[in-house]
Amino acid sequence: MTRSEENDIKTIYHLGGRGSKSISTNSIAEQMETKPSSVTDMAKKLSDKGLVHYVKYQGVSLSEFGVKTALSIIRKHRLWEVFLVEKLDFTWDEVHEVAEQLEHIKSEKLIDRLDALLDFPKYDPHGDPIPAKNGEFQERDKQLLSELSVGAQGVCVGVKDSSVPFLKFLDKNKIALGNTIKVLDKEDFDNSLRILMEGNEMRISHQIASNLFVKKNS
Amino acid sequence: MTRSEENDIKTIYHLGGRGSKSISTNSIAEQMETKPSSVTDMAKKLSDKGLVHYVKYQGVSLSEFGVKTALSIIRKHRLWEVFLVEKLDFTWDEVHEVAEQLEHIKSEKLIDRLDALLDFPKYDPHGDPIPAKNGEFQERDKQLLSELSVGAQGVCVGVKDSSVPFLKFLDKNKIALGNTIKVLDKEDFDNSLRILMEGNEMRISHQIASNLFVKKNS
DNA sequence: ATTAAAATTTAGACAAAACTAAAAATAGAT
DNA sequence: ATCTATTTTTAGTTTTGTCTAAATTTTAAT
Ligand SMILES: [Mn+2]
Ligand SMILES: [Mn+2]
Ligand SMILES: [Mn+2]
Ligand SMILES: [Mn+2]
Repeated sequence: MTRSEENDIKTIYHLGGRGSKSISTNSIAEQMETKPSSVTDMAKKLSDKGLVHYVKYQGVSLSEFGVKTALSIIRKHRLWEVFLVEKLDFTWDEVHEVAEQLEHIKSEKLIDRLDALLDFPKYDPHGDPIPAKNGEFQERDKQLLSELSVGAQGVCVGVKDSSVPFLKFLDKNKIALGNTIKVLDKEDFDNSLRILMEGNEMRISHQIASNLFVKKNS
Repeated sequence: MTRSEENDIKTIYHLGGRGSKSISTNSIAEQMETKPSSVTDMAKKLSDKGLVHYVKYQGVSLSEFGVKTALSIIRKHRLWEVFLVEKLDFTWDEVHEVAEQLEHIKSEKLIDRLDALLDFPKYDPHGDPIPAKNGEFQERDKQLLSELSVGAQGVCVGVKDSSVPFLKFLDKNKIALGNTIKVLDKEDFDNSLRILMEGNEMRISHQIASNLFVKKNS
């Protein structure tokens, strides 16, 4: 697998292209910042290699083998992200770009040993689950903060938007994964929230609340 | 710099192509397991970019900028090798192949933090010096074991041949860097040596002795 | 100084991964 | 059901990195 092929497979996975769901070449192209015609070329190649199902004009979806491959790349990406944060003191907004490179390093031993060094982490710095060697992983029980009702309590466990600006915004406002949270009040007008974050009262916009995942206390 | 360009620069450095010494396209091709015509193409490109001096039919040598670039790649390669051995329990014969990939990862922060994580190592697992961020490094005072005279004592500090078979041979015979060594006797007939290695007497061939670096006790 | 052998470069080809512009198919609106 | 706008594919081009085969230059031997 070349780097381009791996990136393509990963993109299709992230856009949800498994099982019966097909992804349009256009949306893949948009996500990858490339042209639809390039995606068509790639679709043919990956189809020949048995990684995707491709029907002209109908989009692509991952084969079983394609899903396995995608998960192995995602596993590498997320383990490297954990490594960068835990061992090299990167901030969570700095890791993605470097992990995009590291995820393509070919060595099964390397990634398994890295997994062990990091003590077999279940989640990456953004709260996303890390697939095990066999591809298994369970999505955490979580919901968007914006979906919580007034009075509900929980813990921050992930971000939906993991762009650099959003992550930096969260840092600046002392919002971090693991923080406890309680919804005090909801403003009908703009859907902004008044919350208690680690005991500190603050007000956050709907845009923020709808990009922050929370695990509700049972 | 592309991966190919980086590999080319590194090869020229390892073949000694700096200062007034030019390297032939043929020897570069042989080292890189590619064809001389491909090297010629690359020489032109690298010359245009100011990394090498290239005169048709006269071979190539690194410019000052080329040397700096080569040292930065070698720095990365060797730091990753140390990481693999120290943190991921790779053996010294397993690291080179993976480091060949890792050396091309682009992130200054990554490599500087890795350096710190490893406690600023001076030598890689094969005893080769690791250039500092600014490119400076000093070659260790060392000589081939085969050059020691009878009665001389020292410590193993490096290998000249770092091929997998040689490294595995050394492991099998309990010869490791850091071991103390004393030359007991030299056989005129085949230049084999009788030595004391960490107190154990053993006999080693000239071929082995001429690929093992030793620091002589002063 | 010639000349043969070896080294090196040039010319032309190919594959991978991208692109643009044109053609074809699909989907949506009437 | 037709037509138009949008999506998608095709065809042809570009760049990078590689190759082979032919041409050229250098080197070394006579
Ligand atoms: Mn990421
Ligand atoms: Mn992540
Ligand atoms: Mn190495
Ligand atoms: Mn080494």
